[in-house]
Amino acid sequence: MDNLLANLKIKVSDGLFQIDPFTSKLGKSIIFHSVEMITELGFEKSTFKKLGESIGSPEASIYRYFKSKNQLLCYLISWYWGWMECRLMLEIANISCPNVRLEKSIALVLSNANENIFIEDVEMNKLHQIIISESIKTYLNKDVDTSNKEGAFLNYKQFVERVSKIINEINPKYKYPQMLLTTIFEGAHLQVFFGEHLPRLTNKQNTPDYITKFYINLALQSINSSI
Amino acid sequence: MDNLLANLKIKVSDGLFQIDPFTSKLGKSIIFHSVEMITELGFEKSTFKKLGESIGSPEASIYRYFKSKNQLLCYLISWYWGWMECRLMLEIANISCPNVRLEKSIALVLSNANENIFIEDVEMNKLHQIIISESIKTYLNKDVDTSNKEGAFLNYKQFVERVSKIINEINPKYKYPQMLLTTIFEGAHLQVFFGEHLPRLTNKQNTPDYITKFYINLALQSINSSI
DNA sequence: TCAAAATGATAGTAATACTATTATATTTGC
DNA sequence: GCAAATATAATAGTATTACTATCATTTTGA
Repeated sequence: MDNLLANLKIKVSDGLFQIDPFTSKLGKSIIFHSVEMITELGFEKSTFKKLGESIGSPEASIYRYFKSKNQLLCYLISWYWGWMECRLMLEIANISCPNVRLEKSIALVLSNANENIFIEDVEMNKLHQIIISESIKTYLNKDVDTSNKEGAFLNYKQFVERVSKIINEINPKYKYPQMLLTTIFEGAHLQVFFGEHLPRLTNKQNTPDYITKFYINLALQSINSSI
Repeated sequence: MDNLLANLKIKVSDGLFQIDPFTSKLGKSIIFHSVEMITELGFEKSTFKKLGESIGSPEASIYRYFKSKNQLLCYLISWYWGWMECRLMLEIANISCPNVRLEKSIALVLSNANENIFIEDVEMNKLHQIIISESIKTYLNKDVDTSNKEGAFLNYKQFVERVSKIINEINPKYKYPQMLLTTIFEGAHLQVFFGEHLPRLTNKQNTPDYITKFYINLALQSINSSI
């Protein structure tokens, strides 16, 4: 599957960069090293200066690609969800049963922990870690409406939209597909984090897929029991 | 109820302050004005300098109470959950049916939007807004284990713990009470935010309590259908 | 009332998040 | 293959942030 996606250009809103990073060597290097840096240091402690040092380019060059650290984070996260949408399409293609398609969609959101796929040299595992710990910071701030207009959340919205259509196939009268899905996706990411750092806020199990199973059950119960 | 709680000192771990702010006028002023400031500017744009200006005290004086902006945020959030635990105890006292107690617990987490209670001059409405937009930032970072040791999340954990006991009264075999509850509490806060800023990620309704109802249903279905 | 503690006033530092300028490569269109 | 356009490097500079330090002054409580 990596090969299939290797030929695919993931679309990201052009409000999320100054120069498309995948059009140059330096741009690609910024993406690669920023994923490494943010995974290692976290978003708050990451700086363009440090990034410049690991790339071997001056800070100022990075600013030509991304106007701020925030824009870079928005780019990475949007790129991730663009990729996830591609994976989703492949994952659920030719599966007729909507329940199975929904289960596969939910499982997909947590799947990156178990695999190790590289896209454009980026270890998607690490990007997944960034999604878990940092993605919420792109919208939980006072600039959310501006970021939204720049298209920061389009790919995520589309992903949610696609899965919510599956829910409405299962139960056309279900009124809260988006609400259910964002609860599940954000919740799933959070439970991974709690499992590692705040175990009293979750119920960690030995099986690797307990979170996936929990949320699949939660979804199906809610969707089917609704009037 | 305000009166009852007015006589109550909310306990916050002593790792979350340098000097207990409620022991002095300046300390109380820091709490009051920081809630105003963070509500208005958001956490990222808030600074101790600005806070000092609105209090009429130098920055350095604030540092005697809180060693950092982060510690102050942790304090506020812990204080909020300490208060919520008090409210919870009052809310569910003398109610024998655990289902009703659970429903009231979930409703409580979203209740602050509709009321306007003042504790120690702090508009708890505004603190609730801070919980929605900022609380996640206290743990989704690389210093989470240190903050955890300082007791930053104790009050939240206790709140979750109390409600999870209600779940186990309803169904003693239910294996994921903490997971379900943090999914619901964090999810509920997020849906409020999405309703205001990213409507495509939720399913906003005209009724004021649609989020509460959604999560109460979700909880009861999951708890009761579980083996 | 006197000592201790808290606060104010002021200064200073390293780092951050940028912007600006000019020189040097590199690419590209012809 | 070469000039023009473009991208990058090198360097400098700014306002702000997140603190720390010092010392004078005020408040307080035994």
